[in-house]
Amino acid sequence: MARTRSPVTYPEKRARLLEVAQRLFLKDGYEATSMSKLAEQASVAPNTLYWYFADKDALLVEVLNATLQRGMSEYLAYVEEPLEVQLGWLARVFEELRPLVSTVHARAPLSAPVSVWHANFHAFMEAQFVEQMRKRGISVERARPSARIATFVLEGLMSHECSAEERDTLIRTLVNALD
Amino acid sequence: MARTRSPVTYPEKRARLLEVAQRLFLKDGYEATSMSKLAEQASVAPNTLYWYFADKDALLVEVLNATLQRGMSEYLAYVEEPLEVQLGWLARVFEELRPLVSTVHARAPLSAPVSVWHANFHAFMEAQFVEQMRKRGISVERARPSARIATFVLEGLMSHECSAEERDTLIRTLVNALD
DNA sequence: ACCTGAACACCGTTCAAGT
DNA sequence: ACCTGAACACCGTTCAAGT
Repeated sequence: MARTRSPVTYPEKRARLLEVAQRLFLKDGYEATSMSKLAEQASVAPNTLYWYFADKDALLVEVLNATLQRGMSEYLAYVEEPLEVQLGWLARVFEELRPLVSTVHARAPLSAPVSVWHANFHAFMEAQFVEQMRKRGISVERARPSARIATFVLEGLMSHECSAEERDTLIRTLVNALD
Repeated sequence: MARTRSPVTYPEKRARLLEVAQRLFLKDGYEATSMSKLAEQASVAPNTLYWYFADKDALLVEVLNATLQRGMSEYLAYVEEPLEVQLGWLARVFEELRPLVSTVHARAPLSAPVSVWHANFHAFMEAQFVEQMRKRGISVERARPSARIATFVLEGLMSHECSAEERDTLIRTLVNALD
């Protein structure tokens, strides 16, 4: 049977399933979104998902990548702004990732792909901060611990409920303290 | 039947079950420890646990409280030490809580008791730091954001693998930055 | 190649029944 | 009062069977 003539191609359907997963994971959380519920929302049988994705963690990693990439592509426009503006903007962008932060930490020890993604996320964020501080004349050795602190605080902001003013105050304090 | 003559009293058995839970939760993690496995280790039927604890989250909260309380009682001896020593010591104590940090964040939205415990933990930690900074002559308004940053970094240290030197460098940088 | 119904081994929890 | 065997409604995942 000529499956290439199917009204929906494989990558198209895969993308559609990913969209549904992204929506439900970010809205209800990973744990609260069962594969069955996800399948139902996508109008397929639960096991159909396993034709497109290895397992639920693979789905998680793809959702994380898609969201992060979307955020980072916008982030590049802010590279010339002061560190305070950058951090505030990152915190706001990653706000939508909030429901998945604790999930990543919980799943990382149980899933190699999630663990790799998590390590890469930290390395990437720290590298960004180190680069920004280096540009402002701080040596790499002195910048690295500060970059890790900034990443931890960013992660803290991501994983805890926090008003906009609190967030801005925190970031201002952090930036003042670090330079 | 005179149950009070039972060889093991209710609170004794409850404490024993809690010990088993503490051991398994801290060793294997909350998610990896099923109620059945826990029951097996304690040599009772799985549903017996529900006679002593409302549900699995209640067991988690009790384990958290026991571990935290043990840590904090030791902490009081360090109250006169410099902030750097204090923080380092806290980070080392809470190292054993590492496997449960992400669990607390993951369960908090789904369990009111866990959510309350988490809120109390943050409030308590921040109050400690604010008090320490106040003692060192920093106003409360200026201390609060710094205390929150310190708490976030502490939580970051708790939830991520980190060598002892890295941890000490981080804490030194943080303390230098905040005062 | 793509999709499904049925089944598997688990999970936390409940309930009726025992002592 | 304390404990259990059996059952419930779920979960993520697999497999044989369909087209």
